[in-house]
Amino acid sequence: MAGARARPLPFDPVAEARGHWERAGWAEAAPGMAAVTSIMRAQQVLLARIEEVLRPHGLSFARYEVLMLLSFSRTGALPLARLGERLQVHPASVTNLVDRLTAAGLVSRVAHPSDRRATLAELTEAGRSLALAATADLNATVFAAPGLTPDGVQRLVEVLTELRRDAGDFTP
Amino acid sequence: MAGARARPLPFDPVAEARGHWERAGWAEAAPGMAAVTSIMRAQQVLLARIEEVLRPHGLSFARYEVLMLLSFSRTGALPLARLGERLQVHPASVTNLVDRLTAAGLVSRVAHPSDRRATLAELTEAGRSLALAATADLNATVFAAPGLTPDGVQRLVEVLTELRRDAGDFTP
DNA sequence: GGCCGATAGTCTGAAGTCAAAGTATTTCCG
DNA sequence: CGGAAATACTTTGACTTCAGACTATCGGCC
Repeated sequence: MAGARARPLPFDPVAEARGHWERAGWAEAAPGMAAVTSIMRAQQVLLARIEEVLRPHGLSFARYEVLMLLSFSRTGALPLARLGERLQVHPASVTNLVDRLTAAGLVSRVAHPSDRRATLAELTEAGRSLALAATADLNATVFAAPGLTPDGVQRLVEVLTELRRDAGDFTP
Repeated sequence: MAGARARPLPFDPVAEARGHWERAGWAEAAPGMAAVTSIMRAQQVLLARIEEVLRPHGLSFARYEVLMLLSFSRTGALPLARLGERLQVHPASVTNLVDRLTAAGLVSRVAHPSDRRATLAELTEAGRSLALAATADLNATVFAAPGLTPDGVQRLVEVLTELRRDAGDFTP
């Protein structure tokens, strides 16, 4: 899923797109287009950095997210449907993800105690320690220095929280 | 590629993750983690909205981006390698994308006038008018109202431009 | 008790992506 | 000039994702 470009572009593609939008007569949509495009490109750049750090651990970002979600849960186990809701992942993709994590010995399937429709994904010891190691790596290489000032980080989170709330990511 | 969740979560997943990070003793990485996670989730939400608007036009976001890039080029045609660089897409994916767009009659392959290694993707009339129609739709439904105040939009673009520059998306 | 709609998970097929290898062509440089 | 390295694109195979269909189970309601 990560992008493939190695070299930086010699100009800001977002600024260029905004200029095209304005010259095409779509000025009132240009700022929103620039915002959306900025998010898209920033996400690709960050995802590429993250996947690069996780690859030596044998994890993709999606698999890492599953491990972290389980490690923060009270019992280290969650129904597959909960994973899908939290991570914005299709049910069929959850099945596949848990299949792979199970094959890698990081997670095991456990019957739900009271609902025979449901299956729990439960973190193994190997899964828990791999999640810790990968997190230490990510914290050091990406999260501690995301390429912004502390003030910039705060403003970014504030604005994106507003956007996500309005877009229906969560209800306050 | 779009996410699959229909209903909003009853809490902000980014704020929750930040709390987990702080309680785990990773306080210095917590703000960066929150920023990165915010971008990831915002991207998924926006991509889902965009793909929903584009689906009736028979386009994915990636295909739409190709059409727009061609429509803004001087001659309406670009070498495939240019498309890949600009859109952060793997060369093999560009081949696949252009195959599909060609099959849909939106683009045609043309020999490069001077470099016999290269192939140009050239917008057809159908491709140009579809790009215009899809853009009108996107402008009205997503870009004109991305879920932020005008001030928020501006701050977002500013901060993300800084992040992208530092992360190597472009060189000023 | 028994039916009906909702929910949980899986399976299948289509689409898209990436890495690696292969072919053709161009460019650099001795 | 001529060969090595770089570049442009395609092909192949593995992996991931999604939509849609299917089975099993649960819960509410008559």
